[in-house]
Amino acid sequence: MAKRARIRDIAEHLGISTATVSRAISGKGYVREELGEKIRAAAIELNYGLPEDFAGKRVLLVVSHEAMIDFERSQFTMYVLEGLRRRASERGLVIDNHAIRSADELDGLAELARASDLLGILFLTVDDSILKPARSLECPVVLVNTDDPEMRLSSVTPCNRSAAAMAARHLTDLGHERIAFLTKPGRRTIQRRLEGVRDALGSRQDTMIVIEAEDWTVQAAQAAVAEALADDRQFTGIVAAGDILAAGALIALHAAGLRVPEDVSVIGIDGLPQGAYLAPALTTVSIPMQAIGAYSLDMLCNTAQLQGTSRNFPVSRIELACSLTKRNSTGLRASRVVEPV
Amino acid sequence: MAKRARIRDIAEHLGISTATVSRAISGKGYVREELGEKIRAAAIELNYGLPEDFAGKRVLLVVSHEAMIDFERSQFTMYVLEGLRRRASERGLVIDNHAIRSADELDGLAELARASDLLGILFLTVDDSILKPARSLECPVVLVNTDDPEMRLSSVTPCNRSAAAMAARHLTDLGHERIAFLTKPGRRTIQRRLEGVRDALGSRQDTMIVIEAEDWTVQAAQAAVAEALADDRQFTGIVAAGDILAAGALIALHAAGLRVPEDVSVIGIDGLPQGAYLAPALTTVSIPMQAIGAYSLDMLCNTAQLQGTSRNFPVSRIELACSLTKRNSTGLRASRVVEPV
DNA sequence: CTGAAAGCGCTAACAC
DNA sequence: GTGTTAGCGCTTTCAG
Repeated sequence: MAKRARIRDIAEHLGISTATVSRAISGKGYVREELGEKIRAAAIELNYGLPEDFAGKRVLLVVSHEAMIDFERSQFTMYVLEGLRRRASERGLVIDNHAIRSADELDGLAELARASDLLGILFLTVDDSILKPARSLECPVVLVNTDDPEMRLSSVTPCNRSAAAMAARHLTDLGHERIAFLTKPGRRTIQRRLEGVRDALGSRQDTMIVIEAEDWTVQAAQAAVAEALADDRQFTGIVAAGDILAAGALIALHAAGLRVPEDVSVIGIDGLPQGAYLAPALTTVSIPMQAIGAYSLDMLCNTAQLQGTSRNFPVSRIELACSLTKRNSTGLRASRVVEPV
Repeated sequence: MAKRARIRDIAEHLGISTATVSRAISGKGYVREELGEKIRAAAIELNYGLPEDFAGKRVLLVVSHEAMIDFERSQFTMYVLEGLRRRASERGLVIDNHAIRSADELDGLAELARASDLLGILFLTVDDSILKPARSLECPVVLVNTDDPEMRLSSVTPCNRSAAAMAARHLTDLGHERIAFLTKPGRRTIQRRLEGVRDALGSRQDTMIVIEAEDWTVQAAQAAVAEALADDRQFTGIVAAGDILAAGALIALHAAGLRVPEDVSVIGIDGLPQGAYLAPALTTVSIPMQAIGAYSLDMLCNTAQLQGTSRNFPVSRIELACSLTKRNSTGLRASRVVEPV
């Protein structure tokens, strides 16, 4: 493990004095703007100024077996992992992977949790059955992309509810009044997205229809939307609970001879990069996936740092904001006039 | 403003060397256990080792006029303030109070926000009308005890939803099946508590009844519960959306000749200290009020620290866990047999 | 285990 | 603006 970067390393790297670097980074005192930029860039590149060092400590990353083998469903997970890994390498932490098939397999964890070089355990996108065993672990624990409804474990998640609200509001701002929520019910995460759509629709939510796919796949979503169209259900905009479902919706609409966005607008949630290559390019609400990974490590470190201290780090839940990625699948409600039923 | 405590101050204070203090605090190297304790105690007492210092900077605390003048409604707010003030003094920050009556009065704030000695602005328990002007402020902003549904402003709140779920689950664990949620609809906070009760009740939520008080006062709650009893609405447990409402429920039940907890159990949410002096002492879900105040200052500092830096602090929402304070107003469902309607 | 002293990383003061 | 240098606060080393 390379030593942590010092202010002097940056100075030598750029052939300038440490004082200048100090000024540039702290923002106090005069530094030429251009030089300051260069210094800050180098500081980031060299991983300067990271918090407490836990270098060499291990972090156990528990993922459900299911989340790893099913690539289509797990792309989201992969991006979270990417952010997690990057932050881990910045902090000099070692990530130990540990895939589990079911809650039973957690038994061995209690022992591992006591290892002295273990910083803590991260549970990534696991389901509720592991909450109970996880709560009784003796080391710091953080849930990533799930939360504990009883708030006995800390967690880092996107703000699913406001992400979905943002998606729905985008459509209503474009004049859409009859909105379909395309989903595959299941995890709490998805339930929160439904709540978000309801929040945004407010009093108009009785005009909302819910289209349920059989599975979290493009094919299932396509089938569900095709069926909704065949049943002549009325909507001019679709909020899909995930980009993958949105992709299915695009296909079904195209097959039915409907144009996107002229006839129907479609917006996804997740912000997977391939959305940009769909036809039309998918408007979506992007979740800061790498940031979620990075933050969960930070939270684990904070918890570990205060553990044993008089003031413990309280159990807390942190939700990160999402942002609208406007592409071409949404537009003003216009052509496809919908009659009230 | 006294200078921040240094390791040397602690050493002199105890008449020992700085090296020993260093070892005791970092936990590396040998220090006599007893001496180590003494050193750590002194460190806390002298406020040693607080994060970055913003000593002397001002924090603008905006509270709604309403929240300050109505003592009964604002006790909660006062405790949050207490935690806020304590942390501010630890960090050497100056809190400037600024009461507003309505969103219009925010106009002047834009100017104040640019003052160079201003660290940022905290909005405490304000209502949604101020969100819009607050979002366009140029300085770091954190909402305390409210959140931004659009997630454009960071916030620190209790986890109202899981707090309410915890309250309801406490009753169901005691065998209660017909539960009344006593509330005064209004702020989003309270809506979340309703959702929490629903979460906990799950499939049984159709047996839940909602009792709405006219106002967030003991009297209004008392009247509402009295009316529910007169209407012969069936319940053996009451989850009150706030301790103040719970106090009203206790009075109404007593007046109707019902015993608590033998006939009806009552649980509050908030954890106001006077709950202990009600008859019977109120079981409640305690919200870490001081911690909320302290954390919001921390979040403001984090945001301020990274502002202007290449990596901005992302907009995030932090929710703190609540805990059950078991007193005497809840018990096993027993005496008061309720027939299905 | 503890203290003295050397060393490290950063900032502040000052010169140009 | 930038480098030199002094100085501060903390940790590490080493002797006892």
